[in-house]
Amino acid sequence: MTAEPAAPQPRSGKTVRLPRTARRFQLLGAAREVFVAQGYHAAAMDEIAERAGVSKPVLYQHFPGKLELYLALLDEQAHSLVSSVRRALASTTDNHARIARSIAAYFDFVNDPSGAYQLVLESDLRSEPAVRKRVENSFTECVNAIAGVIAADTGIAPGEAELLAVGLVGLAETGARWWLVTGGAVPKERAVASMVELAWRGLAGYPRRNADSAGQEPSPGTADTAVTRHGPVDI
Amino acid sequence: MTAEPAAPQPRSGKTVRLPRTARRFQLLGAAREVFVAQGYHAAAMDEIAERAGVSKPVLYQHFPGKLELYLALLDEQAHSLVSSVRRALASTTDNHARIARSIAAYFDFVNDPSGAYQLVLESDLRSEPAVRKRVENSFTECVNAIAGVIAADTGIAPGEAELLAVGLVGLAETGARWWLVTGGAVPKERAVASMVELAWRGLAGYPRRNADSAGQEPSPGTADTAVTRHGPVDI
DNA sequence: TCTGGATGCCGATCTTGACTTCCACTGGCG
DNA sequence: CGCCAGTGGAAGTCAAGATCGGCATCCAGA
Repeated sequence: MTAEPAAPQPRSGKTVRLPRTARRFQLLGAAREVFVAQGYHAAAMDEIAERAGVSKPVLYQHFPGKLELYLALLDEQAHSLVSSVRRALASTTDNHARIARSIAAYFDFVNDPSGAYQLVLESDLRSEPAVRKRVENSFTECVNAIAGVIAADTGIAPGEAELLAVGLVGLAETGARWWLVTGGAVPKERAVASMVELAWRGLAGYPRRNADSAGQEPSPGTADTAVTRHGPVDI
Repeated sequence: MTAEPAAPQPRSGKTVRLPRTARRFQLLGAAREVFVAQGYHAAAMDEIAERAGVSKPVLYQHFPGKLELYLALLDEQAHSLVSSVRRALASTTDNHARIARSIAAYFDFVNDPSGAYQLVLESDLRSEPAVRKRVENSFTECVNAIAGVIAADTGIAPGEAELLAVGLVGLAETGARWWLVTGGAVPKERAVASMVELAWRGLAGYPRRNADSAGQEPSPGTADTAVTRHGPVDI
């Protein structure tokens, strides 16, 4: 999914000639590194070109400008996140597992070694309408996907389901980012399990349209058993 | 809390002379408007000065530079948010009310007509370490405040409580911002109540150290009654 | 193998926009 | 009446996005 430049800088004298497609792919990789490390504004086209081992005009032969280059990367990551969440929801009909896998999807998205999640979740440049539109769209699509499942499987009104989905996405997003900045102080599975527990307890309290016993919570046990009651979360 | 310039532009010929404190206060107000409307990068010192009805050198006599001006506003808002959350937690010992008021605090923070919440929650310029530090600090302080309450009132380990607090903050933050962009399609109280419901159900499942009945959830009713069972949320 | 065209690439430069500062002016105050 | 803090117009400085003309490299066809 993420373009990896063959070598950071083939600085040995001259630049090798590359076919157009390959060069574009490499430029995207270099741009991703710089944008992630510096943010949009601090990133310089000079540095992107240098990182790719080419000169600036080459960059402008592949992309009309800095913004378009950024948007290409943003689209790439936004689609990646949305499709991950959709896959998580479609991978099972067990709603607890759906939540667990969706939250895990956020953690995995954030955990990508390239750090490209920042383009979607921590973008500067929300002042730019095109960027704002894409960020909000990806968020909304995730919300709608989750809200759809909630509304379909419970008697909750669509508007209410949407609100809950927003809360869940916020929980997953923030939890994932927090877990990342702590640098793995707690294992990922543990953090995911906590978020799932928090989320599921909330969802489980609502009545289910198909009245099976899963929606009915027994009185809570001890803290330890409560946290691990559903067992470890598998991807 | 937010400085309101007496008039956007006292464009009547000459600028009135103001005592230093008042001038600074007015400059902060003008700067807040411009930074909120345009973001840090798109904002121009020219426009801030013009908005305040003074010339640029005056601006630089009160603030060393654009960054310091921005940081002053950022501090202002970050402290506002943190103290609101702290106040909400300290205003009662009823944990359900604590959650409700804390979440409401996020909604109120976001709902400020000045839109200054953007400085904390949607700042471009996270690439700047000073900014990142302040944003993360305010987040962490909110998390710690909530985690402290959780850990104190339950048997949950501090690390686990911190994770839950992160989830709650993310839920509140994202919910509030979502509610704002929808432009009041649903009433604020309704949105807050949904977030509270989602959050509380999760928290309520955990055992309470002081075993009073508030932590024990009865079996859920219908969707409508479930949402409003706790009654409307008062500030 | 030779050749003409096309493609890829670069050094150097232009241009813009925004932060910052210099110097003269003005109006109140001792 | 003279001082001076506050003020403004305008210029300085600089970083960074965008571009122009020319050189090098590769490939198809005779």
